[in-house]
Amino acid sequence: MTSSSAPTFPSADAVGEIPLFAQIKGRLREDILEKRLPAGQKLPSEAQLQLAFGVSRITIRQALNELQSEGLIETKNGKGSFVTRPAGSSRLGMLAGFNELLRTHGRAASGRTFSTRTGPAPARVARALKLAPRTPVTVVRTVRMADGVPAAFFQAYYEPTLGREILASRLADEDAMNLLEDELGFRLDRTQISASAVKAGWMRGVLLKVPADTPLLYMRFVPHDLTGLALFYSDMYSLPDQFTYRAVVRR
Amino acid sequence: MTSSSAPTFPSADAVGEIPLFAQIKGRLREDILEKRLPAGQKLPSEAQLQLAFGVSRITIRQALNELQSEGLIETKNGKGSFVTRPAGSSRLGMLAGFNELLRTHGRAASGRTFSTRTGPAPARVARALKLAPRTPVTVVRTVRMADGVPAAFFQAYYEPTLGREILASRLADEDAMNLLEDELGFRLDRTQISASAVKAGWMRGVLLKVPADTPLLYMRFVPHDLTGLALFYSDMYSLPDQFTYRAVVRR
DNA sequence: CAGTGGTCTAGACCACTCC
DNA sequence: GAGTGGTCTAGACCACTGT
Repeated sequence: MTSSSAPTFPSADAVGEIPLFAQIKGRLREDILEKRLPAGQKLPSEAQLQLAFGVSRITIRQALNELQSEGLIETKNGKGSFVTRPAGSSRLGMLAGFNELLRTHGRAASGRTFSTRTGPAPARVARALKLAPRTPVTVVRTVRMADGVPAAFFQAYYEPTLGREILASRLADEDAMNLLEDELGFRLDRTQISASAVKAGWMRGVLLKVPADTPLLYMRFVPHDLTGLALFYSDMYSLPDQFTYRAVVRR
Repeated sequence: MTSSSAPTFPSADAVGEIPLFAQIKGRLREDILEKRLPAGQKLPSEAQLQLAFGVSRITIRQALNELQSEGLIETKNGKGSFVTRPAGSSRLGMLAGFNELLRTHGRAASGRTFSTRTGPAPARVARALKLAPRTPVTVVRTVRMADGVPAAFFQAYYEPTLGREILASRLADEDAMNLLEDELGFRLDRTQISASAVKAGWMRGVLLKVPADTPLLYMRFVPHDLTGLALFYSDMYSLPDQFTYRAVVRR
C-alpha cells in the first residue's frame, strides 16, 4: 500500500474492529430492509460503490456477494445489482401458504373471517413472538374453504397494528404470508412449524361441518422476517382429506 | 484436465468455458463426496492448493468459500480447512429424527422392528425415490417407544442394498437418518416432508395400543443427499400426545 | 460503442493457533 | 516463532447488456 499509516479511512473514524466489507454490507442491508432501497431498485454500480465507500472493488464485491447469498439482492451480468423482489408466489414447496397450495391443485380457495378481537397474549403466543406476557394481540379466526367446502380453521395472533393492516387487506381470500410479502413489504425468511393431530371436537366440528371424532391435522406456524422478527403466530386445524401440508426442510 | 495426473497449468488449457475456481471447487467437492477426503480430514492449506493448481490465492479462496457455504467444509482461522463432520446430532430443530427429539426431551427412546420384506416398490414410493416402477425395495416396519410406551409406527422403504446396511446397524434404537450420516457416511441435505392426520384404525390401533378412533399424525419423509439422491421413503404414524414434529422451513 | 458484473493475478498486513 | 486463514489493494482481461 501507499504508506504505512492509512489503508483505511472511508469515514475516518468509529470503525475499530468490524471489517470494511461487513460495514458496507451492513449499510446496504439496512438501506434495503428500511426500504430506502425499494424492491427492484438498481444498486449503484460496483465502480460507484468503490468511490462512495473509498475501498477496492474486491471489498465491494465481497459485501455484494454476501447480500446475494442472503437473498437480499441479485446481480445480473452486464446490467447491475438489484434489490430482490419478494418472490410473490414462486417459493412454492418451501413455504407455501394454504390458499396458494389449494390453487396450485386447481381448487377454488376462499375464506370467511368470523371473529376478531384484541386481548392479552396467551403465554405460548407471547413466548413464540418474543413479547412481554399479556401484551395485547389481535386474534383473528378464519374458516378457509376449498371449492366451497370447509377445509381448515385458522386462529392467528398478530401484533395489533399489524393485525389492522392485515385485516384492511383481503385477508379472507389471501394467505397472510402473501399479504405480508406482497402488500406490506416484509421479507419472509423462515417459518417455525410444528405438527400434530387432534380430534375435531364439538366446536371445530361445527365450524368445519364434520363429526366430532374426525381427525384433524394441527399445525402451528410462526413466520420470521429476515431481521429475525416473528411476524405472527397461527394455529391451523385442517381436514386431512382436503389439505396436506408439504415442505422441504434443509439442514 | 481429467486425464492429467498433475495439476495442469491453467493457461492455454483445453477447458475454455468453466471458470478456474469452479473447476477447483468441483474437484474438491468430488474428493469429499467420494470420500477420498474423509470427514474431519484437513484440506491442504491455501498456499499448498495455490501451488497444486497453479492459481492465485483468491481463486482458491473463492472455491473454498463456495464449498463452505454448501456446508461441505469449514475453515478455522489459524488452523486450516476441514471436511465437515456429518453433524451428528447438532442439526436439531432443522431436521431432527424421532428418537433424537424424544431424547432431547429427556425421554427414553427405543424401538422394535417387527417386519422386514423385499418386494416391488409401490407407485408412490418409486416416484418419490425416482426408481423405475416395481423396482424391488425393502420395507421395514418398526414401532418406536417413548419411555416404554408405543409412540409411533414407521414404515420405511429402502433400496435393498441400503436396507441391508441399515438393518445391520442398530436401526431399532437409532434414527435412520442418523445411521445414514454417522455410520454410512451419507451427507443429508434436505428432506421432503408432508403432514396429514388419520384415524388409527384397527391395525395401527393394535400396534400402538390405542382405540381405533384415536387421531394420529401422519407424516411422510423423503431425505435427500447433497448429490440430490433420495435416500429412503418413510411413512410415520405417531400418537399426538407422545410426539410433536417441529422444524424450520426456510424460503 | 460504453457500462456492467465475472474472473483472475501478485502482492500485502493482520489475527489466530500451535509449538 | 512458523503456519494458517481473514482482509484488503490496485491493477487486468473477459462476457454480457444496452445504445
